[in-house]
Amino acid sequence: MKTVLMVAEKPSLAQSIAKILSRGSLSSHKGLNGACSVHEYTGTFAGQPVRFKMTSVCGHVMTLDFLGKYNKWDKVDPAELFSQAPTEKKEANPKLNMVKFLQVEGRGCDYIVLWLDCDKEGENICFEVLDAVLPVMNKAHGGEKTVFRARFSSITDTDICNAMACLGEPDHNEALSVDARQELDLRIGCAFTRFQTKYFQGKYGDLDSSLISFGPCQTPTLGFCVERHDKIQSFKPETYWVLQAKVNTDKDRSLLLDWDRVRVFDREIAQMFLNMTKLEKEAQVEATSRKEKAKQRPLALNTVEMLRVASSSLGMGPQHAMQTAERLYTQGYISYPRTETTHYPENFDLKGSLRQQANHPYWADTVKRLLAEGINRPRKGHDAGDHPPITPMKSATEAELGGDAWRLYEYITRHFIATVSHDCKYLQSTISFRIGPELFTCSGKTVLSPGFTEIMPWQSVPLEESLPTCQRGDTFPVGEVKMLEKQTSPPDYLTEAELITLMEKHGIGTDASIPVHINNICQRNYVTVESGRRLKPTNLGIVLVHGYYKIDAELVLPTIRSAVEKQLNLIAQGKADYRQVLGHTLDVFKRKFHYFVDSIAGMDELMEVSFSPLAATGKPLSRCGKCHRFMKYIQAKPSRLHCSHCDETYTLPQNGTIKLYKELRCPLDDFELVLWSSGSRGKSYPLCPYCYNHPPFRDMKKGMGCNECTHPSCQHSLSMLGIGQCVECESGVLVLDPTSGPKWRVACNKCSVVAHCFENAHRVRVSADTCSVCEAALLDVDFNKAKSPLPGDETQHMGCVFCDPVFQELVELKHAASCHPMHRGGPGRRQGRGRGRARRPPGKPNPRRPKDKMSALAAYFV
DNA sequence: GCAAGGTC
Repeated sequence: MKTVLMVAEKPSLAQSIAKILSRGSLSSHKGLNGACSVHEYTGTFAGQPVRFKMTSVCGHVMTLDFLGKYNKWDKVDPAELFSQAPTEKKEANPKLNMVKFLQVEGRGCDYIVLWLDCDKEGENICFEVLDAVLPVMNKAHGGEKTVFRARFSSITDTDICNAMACLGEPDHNEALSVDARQELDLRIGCAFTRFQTKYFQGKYGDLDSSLISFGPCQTPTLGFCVERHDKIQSFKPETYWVLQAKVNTDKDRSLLLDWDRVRVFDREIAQMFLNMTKLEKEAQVEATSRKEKAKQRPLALNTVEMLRVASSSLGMGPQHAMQTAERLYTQGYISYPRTETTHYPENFDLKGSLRQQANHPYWADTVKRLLAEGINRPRKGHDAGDHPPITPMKSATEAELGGDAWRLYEYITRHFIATVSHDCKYLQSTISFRIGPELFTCSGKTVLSPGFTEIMPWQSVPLEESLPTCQRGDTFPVGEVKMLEKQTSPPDYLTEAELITLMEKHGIGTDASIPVHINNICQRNYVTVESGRRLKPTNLGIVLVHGYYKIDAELVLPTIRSAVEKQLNLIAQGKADYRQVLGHTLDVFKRKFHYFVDSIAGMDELMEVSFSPLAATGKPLSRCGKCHRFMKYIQAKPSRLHCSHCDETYTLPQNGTIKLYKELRCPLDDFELVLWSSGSRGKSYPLCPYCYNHPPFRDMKKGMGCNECTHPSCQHSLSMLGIGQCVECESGVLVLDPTSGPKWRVACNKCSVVAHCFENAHRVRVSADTCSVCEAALLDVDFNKAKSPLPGDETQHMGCVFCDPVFQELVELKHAASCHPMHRGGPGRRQGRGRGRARRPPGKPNPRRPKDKMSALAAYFV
């Protein structure tokens, strides 16, 4: 029997489609990557009985990157990234082993049906799948077609079955347009980002961002926030005047009337109108009207609307809201949360979904009434052909979900119920009055039936006092007419919800990527989230955007994305050649890039105002080995040392504190050592600022401290302080932390393992001798007489931390003796490899090392 | 270390 491989874009879709096509009789198993499942069933295909294997990928299989050597920032001129630097496709998520998985499942299959999402990205993934799978599939005989594309616009029985009945072919042009987008985004984004980052980081010390990034989506996103900031800054309040009239409708009731002219900006004119009206005793009714109006029930919920409400009403950022929604989805509480669609599919079981909520403690009454009286037809929304709108899938309580998950679930459910409720109906009454020559109006709303606002009370029409019944020609006594002086007020910072709307309107990002872009501009320190989730640009964000405006405004305008997309669409429609469009667009941006580089002084002028040059930043910390003057420690990210005399900058490890290390110097370059320490585990090690940036030995890499230095005789080096191989990781060595006393510590120089030992010893030294059993370096430990825990009033002892019985009580490694990795029989120091470099030869596991004991041992360290 | 787009 022949086999048909079918591939969807994500595991959840593979399952739903397989269920539909197999009519529920299928067998499923997990794939080798643990993320994707394979659903098998039998049926007919091309007029013959076949076995179907339905599985999925997880989004893109491949991602685009530069060849490795072009990822070295110091060695590559960013301008090269526009054309010279070659790119390669890499697996998008190596952990998922997607290519291998597809090949295992695809081997020996005869046909393939591609069920990827029906958009350009999906078309592109089709070809990623084919690249992986075609080489291992059975070859077609006699030109028989073996590759098919299913096109569907919703995940419903009819749509899926129709798609299966009229299979087409994947569209190469659409896929190519995505290839072009990927390459453009990569080359343009990386070139600008690297150039800006290197240029400004080399000049300013207080930028407070380790990356000055640029991108066709994130930069316009930031642009929106700064645009609002500029409006606020340039806002000049204007004074205006308003007439306000009161009429008495009853003995002790009065109505406040709004002036039909609303406001005037000239005081004298306002005064003139006031003079003309204030002597009038009576207000005459000119007209009355009563109109029944409706406030529409909401459209079915899509991602972007959910994110807007989450931000504006629930105070949850888009990234957090998406994570919460995804959890609710994987736990079966809501439907798939990434969709653009606001229209329920024809066969959507609205009543069934509603019935699930009929006993919910919060909204049972509303739901039961809707079910009894009949639900309202949802409004016609937009069908993007991706997934149904976001709806609850089962009932859940506050106690069950808790916190933000509950609040989001509650909103989604109330929104769903609202979509099948009736519109809110109210009566709008208006009365217009004439006082002298001037017209005034007053209006009021009365709710006729609350409709959906019952389940969404925050949307309800506010209660207002009802208006008196009257008709044209009636008169009321004027209570008072007064003139109010007011001022126009500036707009406030952009809310996240407004930003999402702007991004959606200008086609910046997608439902899935909008939260990522917003998160990016926060993390890069371009904007901060203020109360009410308003986005306030930082100095850095403002300077960047103003700089682009000055040099080349197109770089920050929202049209930058849409202009490129227009070109890409030509590729997708087969109207333009992929190579030509790519080449042309790259050429345009390459010119822009060179112009930007040449004009960077324009942006720099703005930077100078807000930021301080490296030499003026930070505080003197340690001496430079070249000029022996103090270098300044710049704490702002990325933390580094700067020698203003030599004009050199030395990066330091991030996320920790840096101190001078006893004015000790590196024997290789005379730089003063600094001590890095991390808060959480109390780990610390010395490092030489020069060696950290310029590794002194061939077996060392950039970013290594003295605890990884292979200097044979320096007292701070791994060679002198290393004890033995790490108990957890493969390549690490346990190194004595010479600064850790009196709570002495030994820490791995690669992983997070830390062990505490010899508390209160006043000196611990690593001896040149090694343990005869395990080859670890012996430790020489001195205690004060009063505090010595050693037997028989001894104050000094030398032994192996792993094997010595005296040390067993004093080291948290006390169980280590019989199963320390040193027993594995690897070459030790005797073989001349240097202490701590001892490694187990590959493929020679030690039979004496029981696995469970190793994990028990590991527990002591972490 | 960089983009944006999928998705877990």
